[in-house]
Amino acid sequence: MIWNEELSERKMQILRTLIDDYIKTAQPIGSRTISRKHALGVSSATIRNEMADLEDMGYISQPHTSAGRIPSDKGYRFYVDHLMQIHELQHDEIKKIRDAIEVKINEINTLVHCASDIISTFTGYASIALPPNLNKAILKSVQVLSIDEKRVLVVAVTSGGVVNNQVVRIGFEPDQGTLKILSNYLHEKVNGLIIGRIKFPPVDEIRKETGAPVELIIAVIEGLKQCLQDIDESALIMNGITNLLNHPEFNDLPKVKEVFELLNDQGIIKELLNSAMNKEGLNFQIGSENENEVMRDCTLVTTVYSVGETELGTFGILGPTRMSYSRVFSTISYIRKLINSEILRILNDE
Amino acid sequence: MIWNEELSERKMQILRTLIDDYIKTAQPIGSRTISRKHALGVSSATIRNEMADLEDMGYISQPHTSAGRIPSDKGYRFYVDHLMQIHELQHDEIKKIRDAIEVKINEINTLVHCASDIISTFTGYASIALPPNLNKAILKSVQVLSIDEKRVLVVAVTSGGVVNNQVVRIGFEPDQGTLKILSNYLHEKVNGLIIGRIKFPPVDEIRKETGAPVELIIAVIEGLKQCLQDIDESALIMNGITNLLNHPEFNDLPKVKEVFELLNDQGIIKELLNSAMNKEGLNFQIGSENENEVMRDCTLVTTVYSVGETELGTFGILGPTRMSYSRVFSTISYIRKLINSEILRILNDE
DNA sequence: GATTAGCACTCGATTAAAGGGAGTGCTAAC
DNA sequence: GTTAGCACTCCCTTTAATCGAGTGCTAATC
Repeated sequence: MIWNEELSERKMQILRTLIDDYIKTAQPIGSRTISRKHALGVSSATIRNEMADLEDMGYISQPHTSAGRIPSDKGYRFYVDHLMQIHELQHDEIKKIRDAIEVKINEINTLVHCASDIISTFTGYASIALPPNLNKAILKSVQVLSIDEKRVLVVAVTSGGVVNNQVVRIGFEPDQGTLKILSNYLHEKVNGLIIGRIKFPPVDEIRKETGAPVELIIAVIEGLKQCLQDIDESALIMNGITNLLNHPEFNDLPKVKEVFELLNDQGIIKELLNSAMNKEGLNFQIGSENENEVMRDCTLVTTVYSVGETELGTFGILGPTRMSYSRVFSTISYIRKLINSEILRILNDE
Repeated sequence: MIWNEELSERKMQILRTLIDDYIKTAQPIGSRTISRKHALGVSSATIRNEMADLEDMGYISQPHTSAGRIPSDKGYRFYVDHLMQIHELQHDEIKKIRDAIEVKINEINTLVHCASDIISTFTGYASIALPPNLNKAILKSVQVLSIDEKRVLVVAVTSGGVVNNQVVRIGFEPDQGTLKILSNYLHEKVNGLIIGRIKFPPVDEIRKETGAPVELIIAVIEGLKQCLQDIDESALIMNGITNLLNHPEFNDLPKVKEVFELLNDQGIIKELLNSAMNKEGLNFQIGSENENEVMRDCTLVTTVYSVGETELGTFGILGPTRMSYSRVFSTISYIRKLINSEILRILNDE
């Protein structure tokens, strides 16, 4: 156990026991309960004194006089940083996760969806994720093909292996040859560029170079832009929101409403997840550490998935502050590792 | 007003007033309330007698002695079939809906998503929809194209205008010529067939005909099957589930949990929606008319969207039985019309 | 000085009783 | 057939009483 200048060994043990217990039972923990579970063999009165100290220091608090203690956000923070004991996942659990994710997924978007789903069912909390951010990625290939008399399909592939496509409609049947020329032209022009910085040539120039009709060019460029749209506009991935209802802290309808409405606001959630970018490892935002008032009783655990050094997106778990941190830690860590290696597999070390 | 052998004109007026009022207030309605709102000029005692009759006939009921009356499911049914007065949407409302849906959407799946979203925000209930059912559609075009060293994209277009695609991964870089040949071959083989009945030629035969490597053929066929997968496996569209929390009938947490869990079970919901297929116009399933016990306090309003004679999918609204039927009616009717015409526009009368 | 037993005290949670009020059904008069 | 009047019912809210888990403090003990 890590030594701390403020807390004695015993205080830390008490704090850990209390938090472990509270996470299990969701009930305030009294001194007697701790003294029983605590092999140290001190009486409840001693524990009481220690607990009074811990409360003074802000690690725990009382819902009201004559109730036991519950951890404060500061307490959880200390627990997460120093006290909690990580149990590795069981073999059968690992197998379950692998079976769910290591199916034949060949596209990163789908992979993240799938992972998000598994996270929520596996932990019993809500899972949220950002799809791969295209802005920093490199555009690898553009193709334009006709799908019927009036529509063409624009396909964009990024270096990160994300495949997006968009149907665009034009008022006439495009000539196959022209389409091919336009497709090649666009590919040559933007291939290899960082997506966020792509500037398309003026329509007029494209027309001159390719001989394609203006209407077609405008439509295709528009479709391509849609494919490459920034993360701000792409859909957020969410799973298992209703799981939250199974936890006693969400037995309060107004609160449920509040949180659900917050979750409906994609903008806010994306910002939350985005702020986790550039942070290494797992990022815990516990209770009041969240800026948003509505999240004061929630903890958001996030981490980044990436291909090599390039961060692609974020995923994480949302649950009550009284969350099974140790289990969340091992689950997220494992899935993060798995996602990253799956992405590499999809891209085949390219 | 339609004459009914069981109910006198006055009883119907009373029933209508009662239901209109109850839909607005969510409170049991007493005889005095009705006699005041009712210009007919009969006393509350008379209304009381009539109400006693209506209760005997099963149209209304009392939550308990000494409370007012609330409509029974039978009452709502009669209301929907005979009593409710449809108010056409206001011009500004119509404008709002058109603005939201008539954006440049060129693909039916996206259109349905968008419509579902508008329905839920516009009505304040939950919206659910089935994406276009491919099983009965005709496959119009198949294309296979390479997107990077190890992956190819399979694109399928149906006569209904739905475009699906799937990334498949193979262990080597495919030869462009071979890909083109395979693409053309598959297109020739399945183009024009009803999707549900497509049988692909044996791999061996394809290999002989196209000279493509077995691994590539297997992967592409698999991807194509994914594109054409049955509705059973395609994702359900849902929006505004949390809207339900705004209605007093969902002030009961166990019930909320129950309903939300039901909604999480895609299989059940799909079946519900599917059963609405082949029914003309708007289909109301009121309270206990729903087979599922959990839905006993909900009403599901569904309708079909189609291209010409071919039904593509279903969409609808889920809300409490005490739902604003008249508003739901006009909204859904209008959006249905709009979707159908938008689909035609996308397909441009083909 | 640290620990512990003992005990009065606090305060939420649960249960019980009482009062208020909305709405009914019935009866008798119109 | 309609209506005024009235006793009655039953939910809802408020108030009071009781219970009990857990605390803080004090004084004795190690």
